[in-house]
Amino acid sequence: MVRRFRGEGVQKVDTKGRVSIPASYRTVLRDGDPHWSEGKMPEFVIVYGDSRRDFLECFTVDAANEVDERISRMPRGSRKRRALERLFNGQSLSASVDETGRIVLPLRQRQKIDIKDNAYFVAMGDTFQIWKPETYLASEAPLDEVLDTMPEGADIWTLLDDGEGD
Amino acid sequence: MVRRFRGEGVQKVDTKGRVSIPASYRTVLRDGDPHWSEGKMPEFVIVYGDSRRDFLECFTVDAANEVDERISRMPRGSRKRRALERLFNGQSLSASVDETGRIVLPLRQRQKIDIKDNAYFVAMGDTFQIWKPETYLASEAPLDEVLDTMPEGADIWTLLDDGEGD
DNA sequence: TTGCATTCCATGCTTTCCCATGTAGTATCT
DNA sequence: AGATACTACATGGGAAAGCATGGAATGCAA
Repeated sequence: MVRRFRGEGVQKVDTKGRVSIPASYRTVLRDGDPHWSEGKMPEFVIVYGDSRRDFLECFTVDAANEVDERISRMPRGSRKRRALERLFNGQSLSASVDETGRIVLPLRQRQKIDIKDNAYFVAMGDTFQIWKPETYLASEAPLDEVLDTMPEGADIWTLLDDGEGD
Repeated sequence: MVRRFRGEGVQKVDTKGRVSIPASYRTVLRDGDPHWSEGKMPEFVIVYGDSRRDFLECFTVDAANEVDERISRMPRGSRKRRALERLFNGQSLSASVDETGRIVLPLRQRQKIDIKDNAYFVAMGDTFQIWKPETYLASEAPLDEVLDTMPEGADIWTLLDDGEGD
């Protein structure tokens, strides 16, 4: 098991689209980049997808390769495979962290998720996501219901045992 | 069965957020860290959660991996799974014990549970928790009720046999 | 040469690292 | 038994390194 992304928080985005990748994420990116070597900065893959996605999803090189491989095992020419190929190969770009720990988010991608001068980073295990802060908050609201409807003082980890559920 | 955390007590928190991990906890953390090797210090995972949580919950690496795995077996995209992912991946951080047996609690997490210069450590079996001392005392009060309603001189361990109950 | 992107430098702040000290508790010696 | 030496643990302080961020300078292409 490789190291996982953890933590969430806001980062500033400047007028040129530069954003600092949280330092703790950088070590995971480094470990997940087979080409990384002492002194260099890691690369990774950003999937932006179509208009239905309102966040950017970021994969380490290793994680991206794994996805590519799973796609390549699907029936050639099937609709599902083609959809995934378009998303993962077409609607994605690769980024490389610079010496100061930042990447540049191209204007197009910033506009796509409507980011102006703040970006919200959220760890999701073997990937992390970049959101417009307001959008993220809104998207999480439904989850609060899950917690709010739990009995007072109940342990959230009991959710682990619930199996199915919604 | 792995070794379990035992005991509770106060530790000082200095201005930089440094806290000594009780020595007895450290050996459990070490045993629960698959990457640990002679001479290195163990790592572990701190879950801080959202505003509803007023304590920090600490997992050995092994315990954290188990939770991750159970989450990954839940239906992808379900609300419960997403709530857990946000909690366990997003609202957590990994910490590593230094040579003097301490970790650094980042300012954000200290403020979240309103810790100033004392932290209360409580063992909870395969996890342990970090509380603001006053908050912990307050949260304990309800438990005293359980004891108060037991017959005079009753053996507390009879609770073990009660099965369900609340 | 105007607009955009890539490099290079600058800075305030946080975190890490290294070393120092006090205090128990235990072991050792006489 | 009493005194001394050791060791483990909890804690503190200062210096050095790292991080997030901003701005200027340089390269390049339409």
